Amino acid sequence: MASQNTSQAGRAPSRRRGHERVAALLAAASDCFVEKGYDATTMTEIAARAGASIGSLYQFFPTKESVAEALITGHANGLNEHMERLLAQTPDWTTEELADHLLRAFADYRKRHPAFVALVEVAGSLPSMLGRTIRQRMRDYLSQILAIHAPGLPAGDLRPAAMVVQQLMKAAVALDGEQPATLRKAAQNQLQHALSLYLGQLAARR
Amino acid sequence: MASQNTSQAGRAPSRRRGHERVAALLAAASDCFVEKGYDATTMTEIAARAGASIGSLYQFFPTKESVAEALITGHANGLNEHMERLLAQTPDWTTEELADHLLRAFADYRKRHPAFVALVEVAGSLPSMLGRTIRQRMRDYLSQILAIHAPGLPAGDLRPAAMVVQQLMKAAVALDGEQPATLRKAAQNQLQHALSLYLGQLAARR
DNA sequence: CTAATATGTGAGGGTAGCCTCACATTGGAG
DNA sequence: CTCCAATGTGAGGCTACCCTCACATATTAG
Repeated sequence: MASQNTSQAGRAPSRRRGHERVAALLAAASDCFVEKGYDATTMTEIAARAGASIGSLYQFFPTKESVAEALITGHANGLNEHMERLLAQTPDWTTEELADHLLRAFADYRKRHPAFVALVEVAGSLPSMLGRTIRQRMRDYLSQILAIHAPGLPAGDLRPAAMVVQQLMKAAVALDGEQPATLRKAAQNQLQHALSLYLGQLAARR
Repeated sequence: MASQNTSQAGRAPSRRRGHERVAALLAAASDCFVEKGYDATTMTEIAARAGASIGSLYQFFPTKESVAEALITGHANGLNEHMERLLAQTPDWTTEELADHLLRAFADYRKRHPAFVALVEVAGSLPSMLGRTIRQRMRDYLSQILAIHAPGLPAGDLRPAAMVVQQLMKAAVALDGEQPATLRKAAQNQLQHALSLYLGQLAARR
């Protein structure tokens, strides 16, 4: 009797049409979040932008937070794959190459998923601790990468170093929005150089 | 006839009581912004926290943005003085000392004005370009400091380097919120070391 | 074809926030 | 003391938003 309720919100799509709608809604939401931020985007605008009605949106996402969560978990998976690839190739790279891949490749990932940064920011103040989880996992990956690249580093120094690298990656993302382009590229090169110096110094320790 | 209107909002305080009210309102607003962020704090709560009525708040601040602006300009002046002091002492410092003062002293400033970071963030998307102005001025100061500390650096390299230093200072602020304390301090030390390496390399160029 | 379920719709209920307004109180000047 | 501008007050207008609901349409199963 209570097992199924036809007009319950938050159902997962089962038919083909539903999956398309969900995809369109998420894409629209992503655009909105990028342009106006989480707080300023409205459910009405998300629906309109996806060519759907407000009721259709609430059919699949019972709450505004649930929309953000869906986007974040999707991005989190993509980021994990990305870090997995970096980790696998770390043994083959010099210090300069590692610095380049950590900064540039990550910035590229963000450029392909523009909503990612904005969402991880708000995810910290969301009830679900998704934001913390993502940052924590990223830190774990960086620790592993550092352990490979700087084998002489004591285990206790890995996490602080990973935190520093994480902040430098965040800085690279921030620099990505700078204008004009020549200044931006110069600054990004400098940042990469700074990371190289730091990584090199870590690897030289024993 | 149109020169003065008694019940006009946004008037500056002239009597002693008014100045006290404004101070209390700004302090309350600062606390709210720190605890809940700009979007989530309400005018009603600001007034209540200051022990004033909502009408009294609107007497001095015609809009929510105007409250944020007042706080930001105040902080901006304090930050300018801070940078002025750093600039004056730069010639006396070694690379390590400069890195230490840039990171730690700035983090201390933020600890004494907790609302600063949160407000500069939102100031970027505010109509008045206060956020950009502050960041720009900070960048100017850093350029001057670098010009003193690394006299051999070509003028064209100053601004990109200043941007990198600025990002590292931002990173130091972000690390300030980390737990536990031992991990935080270790990471901050590492960040300072990274900055030292970078500054040293800049100063060694010719 | 028919029944059943998934999907689609948009008016509107409920709420909360920003800000106004008409009026009360205070305190200093003359 | 008297007057007037400065300051103080809070109910409420207005708006915008989140979300619900009763019902319509589409699609699949049998």
